[in-house]
Amino acid sequence: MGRRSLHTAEELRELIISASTELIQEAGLGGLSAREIARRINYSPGTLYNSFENLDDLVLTIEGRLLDSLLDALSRVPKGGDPRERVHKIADCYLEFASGNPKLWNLLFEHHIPLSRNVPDAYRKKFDALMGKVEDALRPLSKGLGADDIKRSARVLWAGVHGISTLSAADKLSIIAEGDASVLMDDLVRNYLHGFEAQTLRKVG
Amino acid sequence: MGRRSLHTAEELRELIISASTELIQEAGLGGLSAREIARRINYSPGTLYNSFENLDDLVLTIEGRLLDSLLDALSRVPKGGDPRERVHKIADCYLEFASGNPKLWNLLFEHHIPLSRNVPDAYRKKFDALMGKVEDALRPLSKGLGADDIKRSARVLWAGVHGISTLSAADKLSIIAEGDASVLMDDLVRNYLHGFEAQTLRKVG
DNA sequence: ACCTGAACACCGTTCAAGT
DNA sequence: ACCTGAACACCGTTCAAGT
Repeated sequence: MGRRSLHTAEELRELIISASTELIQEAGLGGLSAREIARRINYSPGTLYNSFENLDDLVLTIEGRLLDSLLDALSRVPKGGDPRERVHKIADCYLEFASGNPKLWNLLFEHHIPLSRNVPDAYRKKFDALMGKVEDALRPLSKGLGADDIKRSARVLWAGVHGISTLSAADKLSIIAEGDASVLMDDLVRNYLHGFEAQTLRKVG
Repeated sequence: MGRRSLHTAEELRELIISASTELIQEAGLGGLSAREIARRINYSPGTLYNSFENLDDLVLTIEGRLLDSLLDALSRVPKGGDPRERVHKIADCYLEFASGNPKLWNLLFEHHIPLSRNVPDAYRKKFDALMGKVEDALRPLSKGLGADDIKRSARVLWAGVHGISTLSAADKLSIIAEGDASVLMDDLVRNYLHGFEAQTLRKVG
């Protein structure tokens, strides 16, 4: 056997990524296996290790792309208009994204990297960019609050939105009925913003 | 070899559960394996299958106990006093519980049961009981609101609290710095309750 | 009745050998 | 240089055989 060069290194890398993404979409992280990926792309298992360090490395790559496309989706939420409305839109965008690719989205929280390997810097940067979007949406509502307050509120809202979409996707603790997620999301954002804006007034007055 | 009867069926069951719990606390769900459990309790792997249907069944049992002890902890939050304060206390209790047993707590969300097996009814009941605790805490603040409104808000708060503790435990998207969780939790509950109580006034007025 | 240990069908990862 | 396939050390689960 030996070399075949049916694909360039880049092509092979993409081939692996897309086969893996499909596998995850079908059956979650548990459905992913090096041997099954190899089977689907017609290479031997060992070949994967020319393109990626190991499965964790591959999964981190897929997760990075996922964060990129969420950032992309959030960037498409139109600016201007009622600022309150805009925060709602951003929350909805997140929810749509998460529930549109449930298995893939779950990956971000199911997949734990070994303690030895540290989280790539690129990863953290993507995340800061996402958080920045939320902060931008909050800023128009925050007269008198400092950057810290906005940062904190962005994180709280993010966590809340995340909690709702995670729980609605969870197969066990189905606290949240299927269609309910967007109702709960709306309730969270509305009530939280109420307190957020009141906090504004307290600090200013 | 054959029968040994060093332990009764119940003793063996408990032995398996506690060895498994330790394994999970050490290395998470990924650290759990039938063979390793057997090694630790000095039985052969096959023996586990006399006590449990399979590993999923075992894990669900552990998860059930975990929910029981959270319910227990929540029940110990003193009644009476300032109702707002009490909601904060309940949130703190949840956070303490989750961050006190991070690996074990994560289990609830890492572990997906196969689609074939449906969630045991007991499981759902435990969860309703937990949610009831939150509803009880909200009720004193909810004059004029219906049972539906309280239910919804309990779920939203739960999801928010859950989101914060999950994200603070996540090894990747470390949006939430180590000690920050309780600050964010406080912010969430305070601002959300502000909107919740305003909603009360809107409906009543 | 209870438990073992071999067996079966899987894993991730490495690496000598082949082209 | 690239790829294979065997090898190693693991899995979960089943089940005939033993006491």
